[in-house]
Amino acid sequence: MNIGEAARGSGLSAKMIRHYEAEGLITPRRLGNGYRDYAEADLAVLRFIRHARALAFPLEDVRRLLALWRDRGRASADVRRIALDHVAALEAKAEAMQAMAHSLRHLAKHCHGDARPDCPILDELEKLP
Amino acid sequence: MNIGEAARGSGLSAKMIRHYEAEGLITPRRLGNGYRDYAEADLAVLRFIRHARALAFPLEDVRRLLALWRDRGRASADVRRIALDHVAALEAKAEAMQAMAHSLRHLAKHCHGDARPDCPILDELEKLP
DNA sequence: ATGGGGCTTCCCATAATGGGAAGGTCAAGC
DNA sequence: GCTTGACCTTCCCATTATGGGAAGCCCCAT
Repeated sequence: MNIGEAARGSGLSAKMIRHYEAEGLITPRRLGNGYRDYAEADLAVLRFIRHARALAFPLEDVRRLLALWRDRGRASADVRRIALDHVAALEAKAEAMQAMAHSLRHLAKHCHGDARPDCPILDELEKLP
Repeated sequence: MNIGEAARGSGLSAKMIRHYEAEGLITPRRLGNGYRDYAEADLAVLRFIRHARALAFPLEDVRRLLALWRDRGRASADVRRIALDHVAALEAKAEAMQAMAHSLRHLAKHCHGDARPDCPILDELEKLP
C-alpha cells in the first residue's frame, strides 16, 4: 500500500505520515522505486497516532505510548501516568484560558460598545504595573 | 532609557522588545551609537503589550488594539469586538481541551494502573475508525 | 510515447519565545 | 591610556505540528 492509500486509510495526510516517519514513529518498507510501502500493521500504527493526536498528546508522548502499546509486558500504570500527566497539562491550560476569557468578558460587559471612545478594556491594558 | 531599563520597567525581556519592534508594534528612537532609546511613552506601549499578551491576545490583535488605543476618535465598539472575538476563540480552545481531558480521565479511571498490561487507554487509541 | 496523477526530497512559513555567537560601546578603576 | 565587565547590536537557530509548493522521478492508461 503506498502513502496515498495509507493516508486515506488512516485519516492522516501524506505530509504528516512522512513527518511521523522523520520523527521515528513509523518506518515503512521501501519498494525498489523508492516508494514507501505500508502493511496493515503500519496502518494500525497510523490510526493509533491519529487517535492520540486527536487527544492532543504531544508527539513525544505518542512515541512513548506506541512503545508501551507494542510492549506486551508493559505495566498499565505507565500508560496511565502518561495519560494523567497529559490530562493535568490540558486542564491547566484550559483553566488558564478560561480565566483569561472570564476577565475579558467582565471587562467587555462594562464597555459600552458604541461610537464613544472610552473603554474599560483599553483602560485595563493601559494600567500601570 | 536603553533596552535593558525598558525591559526592567515593562516586565518584558529585551529579546521580546526587539521582536515587537521587528513586528512594527513599537519604534524607539536610536542614539548615535545605534542603541535604542525608549521614552516614557514607549514604556507605556510596552506595558500595554505585556498586559495584552498576558490575556493571550495574538500580536495581530495587539497591533489593532494599540492602533485603537492611540486613536482618540476610536469607537469602543471596535475594541469590544476584538476582545469578544478573542474570548470566543479562548473559550472554544478551552472547551476542546477540557473535552479531551474528560475523555482521558474517564479512560484512566477504568485503567487498573498496576503491573498488568491491559489498559483501556491503549484499547481506545487502537480502535478502528 | 505521452499525459496525468502519484511519489520522492527539500525548502519555506506559521506564532511567540528563548539561546547563543560575534562584535561594537560605554563606564569604572588602575 | 588601557583593561575589564556589563551592556548593546545583528544574525542564526530551535522549539511544535502542520501545510504549501517546487523540482524531478515513476507508473499506468490511452
